[in-house]
Amino acid sequence: MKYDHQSIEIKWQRTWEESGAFHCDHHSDKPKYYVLEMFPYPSGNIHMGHVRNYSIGDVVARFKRMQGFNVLHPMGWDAFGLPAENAAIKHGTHPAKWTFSNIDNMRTQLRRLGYSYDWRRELATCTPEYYRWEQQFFLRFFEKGLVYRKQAPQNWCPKCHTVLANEQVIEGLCWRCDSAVEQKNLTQWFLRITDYAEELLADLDKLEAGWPERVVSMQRNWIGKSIGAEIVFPLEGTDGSANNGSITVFTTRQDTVFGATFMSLAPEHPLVEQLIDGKPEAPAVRAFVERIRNMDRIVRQSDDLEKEGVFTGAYCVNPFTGRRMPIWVANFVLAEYGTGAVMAVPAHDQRDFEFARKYDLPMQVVIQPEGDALDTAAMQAAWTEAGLLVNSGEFDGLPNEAAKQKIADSLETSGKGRRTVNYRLRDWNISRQRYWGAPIPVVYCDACGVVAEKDENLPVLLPLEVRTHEDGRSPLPDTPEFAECACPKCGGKARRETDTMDTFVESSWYFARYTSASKDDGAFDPAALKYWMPVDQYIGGVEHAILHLLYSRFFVKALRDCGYMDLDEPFANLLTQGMVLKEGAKMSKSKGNVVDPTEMIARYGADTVRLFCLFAAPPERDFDWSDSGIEGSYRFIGRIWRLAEELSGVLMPVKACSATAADAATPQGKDLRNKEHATVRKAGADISDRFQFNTAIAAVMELVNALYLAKDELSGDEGGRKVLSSSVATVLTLLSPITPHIAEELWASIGNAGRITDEPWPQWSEEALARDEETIVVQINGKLRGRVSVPAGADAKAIEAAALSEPNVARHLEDVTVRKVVVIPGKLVNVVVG
RNA sequence: GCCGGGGUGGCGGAACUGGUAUACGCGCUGGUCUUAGAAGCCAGUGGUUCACACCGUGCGGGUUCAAUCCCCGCCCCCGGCACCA
Repeated sequence: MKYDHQSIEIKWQRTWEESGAFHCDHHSDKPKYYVLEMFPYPSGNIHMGHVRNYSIGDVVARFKRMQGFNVLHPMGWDAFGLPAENAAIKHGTHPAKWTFSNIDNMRTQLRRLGYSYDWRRELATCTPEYYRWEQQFFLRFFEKGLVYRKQAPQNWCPKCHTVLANEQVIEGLCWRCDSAVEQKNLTQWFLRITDYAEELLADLDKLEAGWPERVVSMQRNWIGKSIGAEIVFPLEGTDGSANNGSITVFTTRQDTVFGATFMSLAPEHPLVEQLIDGKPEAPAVRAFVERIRNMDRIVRQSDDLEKEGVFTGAYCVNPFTGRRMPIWVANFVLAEYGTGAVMAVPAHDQRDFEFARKYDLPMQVVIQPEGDALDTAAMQAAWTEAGLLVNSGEFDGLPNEAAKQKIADSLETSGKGRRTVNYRLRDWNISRQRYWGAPIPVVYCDACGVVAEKDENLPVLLPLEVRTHEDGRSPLPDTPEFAECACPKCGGKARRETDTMDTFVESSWYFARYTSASKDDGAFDPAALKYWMPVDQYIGGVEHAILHLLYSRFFVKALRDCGYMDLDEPFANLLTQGMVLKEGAKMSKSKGNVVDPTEMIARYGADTVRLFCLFAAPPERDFDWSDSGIEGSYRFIGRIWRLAEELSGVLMPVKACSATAADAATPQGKDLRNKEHATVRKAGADISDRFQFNTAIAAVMELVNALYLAKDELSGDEGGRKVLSSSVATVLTLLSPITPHIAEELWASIGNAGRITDEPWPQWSEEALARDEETIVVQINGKLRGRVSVPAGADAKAIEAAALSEPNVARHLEDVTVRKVVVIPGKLVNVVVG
């Protein structure tokens, strides 16, 4: 019979569906295992990246089920977001309609791949049943001060017509559309992720065991912790007295404070205007500040921008040396980092060094490398390495690391400053000036000000009847039925917040909602949440290393502190899969190198597509789609099909690894059974320990090759047939998580009663792996010269004797002196000659 | 500059704890089957060489009986962070 993948696959998909084969709940005696793949944005069609991601997840889910775990494996839709609005504008449809029709289409495509989801838990984040809980979280955050309003310059994407969080700006460009991001001053809602900076950083240590190192390191970089001190520099008054306010700086190098010879302020520093007031320098400073502020953000932040500054005419005083320090405004000082002011230590900081050379500012060496003497006149660059303190009063002679502590102590006892920690991480701006998102449950009342909605008024429904704007502007402010409302506090006339939430908010908690997706009187069922969380294995693209994965970690901690869950981290283990490329490049419509999964499934079937995605490369690595490669996978499936067909009169309905030593009486039978058990061992280890599906599949291919070579010899007698049947059963069982449809079909055609999906993972046995003879490699001076076969477990002496008498070895040993013989039983002999 | 990952046949990739380098697949070559082809099945396939043998895991050293693997010094590629004080 011909291998008709289409009808076979649809048949089994229907069978699994109708019997609820992959339904699960939290009332179970089995150990739980929660495997999750990052849910897709419903763009309309699945692409190969999804297929790879979800195929990896499905193997893990099915494998763990076979190993006896109670597996939660859900799927849903990250359904709010810009493309829906853009498509709606373009095609004159409604974002909701567009989204739900895409979801229907993609759900069909995923079902056609045979993934073992519990579809009862499916969720779409754009439904009120989902986002109402998000609005509830917002209210709890509001009560706790975890969400607040702030006016500040924000990242504005002119094309998307909305602001972006810092994490969503990649090298100055919008993460979504690559437009250059502009700065815009707006009042926005922020989540206090910085309150959790330390915990987010510290808990990365716990994740090191289960997360890829590079993701952990990317998050560490992003959080960007710097340990240092704040130091207060008093301003010098017009009369020279130090009583006219002060400038606070942040530094990690308080050990160099005696070398601070001038002060650098960011152009945006709030003190600038006060310092120059009435001074002759004022016009020049104002012109400089204006020029810098108007610079393009990307140009301004580029590393080869020349250091420039202007003197303010004002001075402050070094609190340790009493030195009078001119205050400059400098283009390289960032207003948004630290305090926006830098104590300049030109002798020990490269930027300050260049700045001082350019403007002829004084330098003072305060750290001397051991056995050397720095001379400011001769220095070509700042000395930024370790050394001993000089010109630093009571701290002279201390190694600079020790001096950091001593000076920090001194700051604190003298009140000149304090130890402090600075983070690069900024609070998360969650306001978006777009329509297709979750409404922020807040109103603005003339009488009461900013008022949070009441719990009982949730959900604040996103109105579906709106008139969209051609330019992408949100229609919500122009929708009176939505924007005009009653104040929850005084009942008076009020205006609703018309910004919606960043869609990364929805994806920050969906994994927890799956544990009780249909619950309608609360966000989570506590028992289900406690049972299933955390996610044991999370799988997705590395492009979310910071964005989604950092937000989700923060959200879990915030929800924990609001009493929703008792959990510190959402994802115990993370697998970041590589991209699917074509001709070395990312697939894209503009390049015309897109491989359509639907087409591939139509031609080869879901099993072949799944198999190839897993076989082509280990999951972490990028892989290049190859047309001849998928042909190879299709050929392998055909090879199994033909094997079963050819042996149809021979094979018996038996379980994997069921042939006994007595069945395998002949040398061929013994070898095959041995190979069978070795394959089970290797495939199991490759999948469970390392997610190396490619080598697991390679091992099964070897077993199939061995079956082809042994089948004619073995089909002659009862024992041989039993060995063949057992090995075929093993092939099908091991492949069932990878190519489940053909595995089910052949399993049934051999006459087995149940489904292979419900089979346990086979057990290999030591006895079957044991060999009578083993091959020992013989080397002379580390070079391979021959092999000998010895009885299994032979002792070193016997192995050595056999090795030395091997003809080729013996030939090489003529006329040389044997100095030493290294024998590794079971492996090799190395004869050292000289 | 700092942090992380990587460099193995014509190609994708194996090699577990230092012990047969190149498993498995692709491609290629030959055989078989066929009137012929396709498909299938079988065999071969790192380089030099008739062979013996020699060379071979980015480069140069080192440790070891033995190094793709460990150590030292470099080169190149990919990703992240970066005038961050």
